[in-house]
Amino acid sequence: MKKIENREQLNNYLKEYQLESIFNKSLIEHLALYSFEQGEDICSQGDTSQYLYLLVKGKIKIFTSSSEGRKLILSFKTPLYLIGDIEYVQDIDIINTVEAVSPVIMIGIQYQWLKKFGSEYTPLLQFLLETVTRKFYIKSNFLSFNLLYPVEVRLASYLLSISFYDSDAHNDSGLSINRLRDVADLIGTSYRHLNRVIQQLCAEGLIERTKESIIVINRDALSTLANHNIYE
Amino acid sequence: MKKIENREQLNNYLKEYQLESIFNKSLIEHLALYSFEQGEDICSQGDTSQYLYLLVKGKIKIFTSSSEGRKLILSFKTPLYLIGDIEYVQDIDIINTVEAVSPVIMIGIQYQWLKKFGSEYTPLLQFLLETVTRKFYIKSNFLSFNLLYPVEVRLASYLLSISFYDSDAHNDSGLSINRLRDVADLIGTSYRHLNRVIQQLCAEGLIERTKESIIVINRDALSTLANHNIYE
DNA sequence: ATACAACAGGGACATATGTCCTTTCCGAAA
DNA sequence: TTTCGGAAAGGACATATGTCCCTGTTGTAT
Repeated sequence: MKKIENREQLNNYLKEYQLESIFNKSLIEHLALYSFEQGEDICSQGDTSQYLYLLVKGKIKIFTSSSEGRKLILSFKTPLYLIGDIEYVQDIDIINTVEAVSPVIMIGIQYQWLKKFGSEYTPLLQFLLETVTRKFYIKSNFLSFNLLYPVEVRLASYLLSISFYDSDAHNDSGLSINRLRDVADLIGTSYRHLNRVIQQLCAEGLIERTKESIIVINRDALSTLANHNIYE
Repeated sequence: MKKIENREQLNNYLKEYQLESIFNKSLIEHLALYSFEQGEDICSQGDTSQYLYLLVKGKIKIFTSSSEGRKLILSFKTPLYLIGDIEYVQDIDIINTVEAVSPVIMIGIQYQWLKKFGSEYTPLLQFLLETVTRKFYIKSNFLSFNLLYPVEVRLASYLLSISFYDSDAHNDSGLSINRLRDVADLIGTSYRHLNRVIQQLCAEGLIERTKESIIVINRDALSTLANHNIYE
């Protein structure tokens, strides 16, 4: 991580994401920009947490690992995204590892300044409350969905979600399709089994596999299989 | 659900749980007590949400159901516990079903009063933020744990958690052991498979099964099997 | 052109788990 | 005491999934 000494750039991000009203003057003075290289960890599970971060540029991957090395990707995120909120309020160690998937820029502020200047500042409290409740809702749906449905349904849902995005902004979706190991970690299965299910969906004519991508052929059937659920 | 017209009883609960400072005068005027019978639904998944509730007496069960009728129990809760917070802030329908496991008493307030008198009241915002972040942390750990570990590990963890409690307050734990169907729903497996795993743990000498309970024999081995994780 | 390493996909086998149905036991009612 | 219904447990079978390892392909270096 590298601190960016560029107050103007920081102010531009505050303006771009309309964050000026969330932080009061005393807080804004302690905001700073930080950059992370692709592949770098922003936070590591189990470490002491000290910063509240706001992702303002790039893409990150959030995941958790079990003591057996089993890895569960919780999500990929792009701006605007808040990191360290739960840890700040609960005063606990970092819950999940956050890794930069591309070069990343964050606005960061140390917890001590939040405690000093922010704990009774209504706009910040409202912003945190709104953000945390939305994350709660999305994450609990994601994890419940993974628990309640077989891999076939989860994969269908995932494929729908990325092809839905791809019709808008080409390949700026949650995950490039040719990193199937990440897809396996995201939907909570082994790489081997993911390939089985992909093969089966190809055999059923719902999707087609090319060298570097998977094409949705029968969107309606896939949607039915996915129970009309879409990964967010 | 039945409204309890007893202002003194309400004030007693506010005092008992030190809630008077969380709600301002205008909010307290709109608080009310409600009672629910055992087995009654307090909220139903998918319904419109209108009330923020605080559980002040009894025990509840929170669960979600899939469209195939698969049921996942998220937790059992006793006082003090907040319901409807995510739905209030996000303005969405009820996420999970909440059912009274025993006769239950709740403090309730309609969202309209919260919006009118509470959305800028710092103590309430702080209380909501603190509560929501704690729930987020506990629930995401619970669901991740269910996803990352096999049933054997999850059952071991569950048995440790209830026997840990039972050494304190007899049978006031999350679940009475002889409703194994609920245990199956809580740890996310079928009733059949749960019985297999119980049988196997008995054969290995870690637990012993009697007519109405399961006794932990080898607590250390169970703890090792559970990866030193305990269901909260 | 060749060699080697890394990556991707699949075979074989095993285990975990779900589904369906049967048997046994227990409690309540007649 | 007998009967019946419900609940609990397990047998049998099938499917879902994980693990391990092998084969083939591709890209890079010599």
